[in-house]
Amino acid sequence: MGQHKLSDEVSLAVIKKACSNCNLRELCLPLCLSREEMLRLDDLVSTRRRVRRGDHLYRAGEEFDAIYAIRSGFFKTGVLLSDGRDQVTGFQMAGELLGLDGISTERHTCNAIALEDSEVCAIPFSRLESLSREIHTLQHHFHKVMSREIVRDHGVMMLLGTMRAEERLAAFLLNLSQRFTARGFSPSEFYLRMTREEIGSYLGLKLETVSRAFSRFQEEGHIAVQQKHIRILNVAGLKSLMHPSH
Amino acid sequence: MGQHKLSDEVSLAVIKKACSNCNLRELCLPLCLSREEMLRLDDLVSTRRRVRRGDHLYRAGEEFDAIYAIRSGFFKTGVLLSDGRDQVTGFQMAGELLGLDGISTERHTCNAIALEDSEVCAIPFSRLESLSREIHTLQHHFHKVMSREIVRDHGVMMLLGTMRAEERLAAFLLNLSQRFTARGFSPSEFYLRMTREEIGSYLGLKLETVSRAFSRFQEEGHIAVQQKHIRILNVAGLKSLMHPSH
DNA sequence: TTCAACGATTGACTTGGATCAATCGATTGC
DNA sequence: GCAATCGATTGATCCAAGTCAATCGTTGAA
Repeated sequence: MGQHKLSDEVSLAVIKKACSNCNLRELCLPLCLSREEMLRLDDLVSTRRRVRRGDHLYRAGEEFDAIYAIRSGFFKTGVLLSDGRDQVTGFQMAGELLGLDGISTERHTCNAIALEDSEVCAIPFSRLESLSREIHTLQHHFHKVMSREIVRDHGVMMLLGTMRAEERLAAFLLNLSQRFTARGFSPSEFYLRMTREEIGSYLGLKLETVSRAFSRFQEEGHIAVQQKHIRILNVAGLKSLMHPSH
Repeated sequence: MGQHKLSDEVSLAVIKKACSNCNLRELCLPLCLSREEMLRLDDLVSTRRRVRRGDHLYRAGEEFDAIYAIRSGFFKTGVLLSDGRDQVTGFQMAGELLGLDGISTERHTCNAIALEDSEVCAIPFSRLESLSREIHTLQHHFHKVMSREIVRDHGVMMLLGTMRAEERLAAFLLNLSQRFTARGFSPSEFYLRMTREEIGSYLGLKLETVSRAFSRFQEEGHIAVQQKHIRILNVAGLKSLMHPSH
């Protein structure tokens, strides 16, 4: 009886670990896979890793052998220039993939740091390649994910190249809101996991400029800010800030 | 005899078209493939397309079904916002791939315009996926190419996010020089195919700023500029401009 | 509970690059 | 060959965001 109970617990743990049982499967790599295909993916995604707030998931220059799916938590990726300048290249949340940049040189080209205690699924890349040679749907979906990353980066280039400070921050907040929504969280109320400085680095602004823009948005009634807690009061207002007529 | 001659000419034309005979194969998709594998790629890359200077290879919103390898010529890609702002997202030269951004949504997300009379090889994407299910090397190399695009975009984000005007232009010139070198052209002397405005859009600057930076570089003896003709006189000098001590 | 460290806010001032404008030089179409 | 058009250069001025600095609020460790 005790034996039975133990084995129940073990299989429960296994089930909990599997992609096929993950509540992020509609956002993550398993998207569009059949039940049977997903079970094969489960084998691949065997190792979980916990990353504490502030710790690196990987560092630029380290050998690349796996990509990571975020199961819970929040990350930032960034590159550091020799002269000390650094640039946050992205913020990633549950259901998103990390490490795609490492494929090109077989070394990670950026740092990935957890902004809160997080858990990731490691996906050994060579095994992902083998499996996607067998499962068309997985192959195609993986290509789409990589391509989406390129499109996302073009969006950031657009933002950095053509937008002014307040437009950038409005775009940033709307993007976060939309991603939280897709994960079943409130579109209008959330905690920022990153500092003003990190937001500024991502948006190509100084932290003071970010802070002033937040204050301005608040004065104008578009949002309510209290430190890292954000409430969006007027989505349309924020959207209009992105396309100023002046 | 006449018959024989004709058939010779036809097969010559076929050979000329093939990847296996393309002098860009060391830069392009066929990289690392065996002789036999390359012959299979030849079947795939059947259609060539000429694109005249100023013409679109594809437009944002069009259906995506193929990626393009540039055989000769020069392209720019860019996105256009509803309010008229547009952003050049890249310049592509012979041996580079175009259209990877379209995979994600099955529609092209940017415009690709030839900056000089060009020729491209169309690679039907679904057939590339089938073939790369069979040829590991092709699959892996294609993943590397996509990943390299992501890394490149992160470099541009770094540039737009942290560099000042003259650093951006210096980085741009050094990048062009390096890519021309890889193609067997002079590292120190080349013609720009794009206008000051297009350079400015790519670098997040106004055309006047680009022009002034060129003039400054010339005054300081780093380069010689005459319209679109550039000679780099002092590579080390340009590099030092990228990491100013101040 | 207190203090130290860190992040955020706000103010005063400076500046790099944008904007507006005039001119010049090169293509290109007639 | 000549005007017309387009791209590049240069100058004068302006402003958005950066810089420097002081203060405040939170958080977390002793």
